[in-house]
Amino acid sequence: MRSSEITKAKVLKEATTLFNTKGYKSTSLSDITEATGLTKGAIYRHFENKEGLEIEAFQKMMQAIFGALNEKIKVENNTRDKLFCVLNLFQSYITSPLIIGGCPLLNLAVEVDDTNLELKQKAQQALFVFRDSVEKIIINGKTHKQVRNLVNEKLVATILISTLEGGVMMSKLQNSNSDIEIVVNHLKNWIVSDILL
Amino acid sequence: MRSSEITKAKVLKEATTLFNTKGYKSTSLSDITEATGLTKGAIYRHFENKEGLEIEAFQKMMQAIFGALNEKIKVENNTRDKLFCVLNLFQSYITSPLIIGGCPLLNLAVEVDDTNLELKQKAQQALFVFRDSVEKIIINGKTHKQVRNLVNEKLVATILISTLEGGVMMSKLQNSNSDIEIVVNHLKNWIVSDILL
DNA sequence: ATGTAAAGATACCAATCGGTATCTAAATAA
DNA sequence: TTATTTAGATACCGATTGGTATCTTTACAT
Repeated sequence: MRSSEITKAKVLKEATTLFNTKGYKSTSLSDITEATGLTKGAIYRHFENKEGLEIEAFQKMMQAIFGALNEKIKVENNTRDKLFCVLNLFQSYITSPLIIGGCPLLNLAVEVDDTNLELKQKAQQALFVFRDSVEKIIINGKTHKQVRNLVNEKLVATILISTLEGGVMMSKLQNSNSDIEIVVNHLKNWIVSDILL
Repeated sequence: MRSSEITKAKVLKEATTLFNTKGYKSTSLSDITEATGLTKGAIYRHFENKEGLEIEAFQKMMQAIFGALNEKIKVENNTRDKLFCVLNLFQSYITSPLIIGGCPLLNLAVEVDDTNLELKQKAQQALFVFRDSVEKIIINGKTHKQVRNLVNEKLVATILISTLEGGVMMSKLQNSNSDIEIVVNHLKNWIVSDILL
């Protein structure tokens, strides 16, 4: 890894944490220079402007999360355990976060949905990718006779994601694991009793 | 209404809309002076500082929402329809919003959960009040033999709120009613089949 | 109608914002 | 080793931030 790539990675790592906790607009360049020990001149050598850094940081976060999630899904060999990987991801946002500050998709979506079109589109794309991968688990489960044929995969993905995102919001607000645990437990029961064969 | 109260109400009304769309920290005082036609001097005559205005604006929003919700709940005379009032509230965030910008509780919680302790506490209190009113519907439903005795009211409130908040986030991000509609429809089925007697 | 207290406008403050031009130091290719 | 490119530091820019001191105007009680 070239030395300039190391510094760029360091900027992205620190910016990622700041954006996901303080928010994108509320994180200033001086916050980032302070966290990295670098200067503004160094940062703008690697990123066109602040919004460019915001976009790269968000996409790096989502890649890390989707990458780890898809690896875990791939390892499991039945629909139930694949879906449980998705639940575990959201529980880990609270109990053992890879990235501090909660779910990056939730955070960005709420921040930019009425204001920043470009970042909103990035959040939309991330939601699409995520929803799609959940739907594919369901479709795959149908072909392997593990999911009821009447189940609508789009509906299941929507319910799972919305409930989990809301659970993360509540648990983070209350500084408590109990809400996300209730949500995850409820969804596990729902999957077993209403989705799987 | 005294004339100074009219201007204070106007400031709160405009600030409310700005905070709930742009966010609290991202809304500047000049945004508010521009929206109200007033000057900074006039605004600081009514509010100690910007954070004081943020807190009053949030609490005014929540009072308006809870007030309207509780009136609708009071009118209904069975558990099912009372719970459906809660679902309708969240659907209205998307389809016919009293307050534009989505759910104020979700917006504030996501913005301040890692940063602003005072506003976070206000959001926590609002969530408590909301959760409590849902739980009371369930408890009341048990005493009137409309809700199964095995149902845990805390669990039901958590699932309802988290799913609805997540649904609002998704629908706002996608500029579409479909996600919140899926969520509301799913929760209606769940209430009828798993909660009510 | 008039005196007074409150409301609002104006003009300012230091601090910080994102961004850039320029200079120096370090890495790399020859 | 040396020439050249590239990365990073420094110093600056105008604009905007939240906040305040002060002046003027308005509203209201008498």
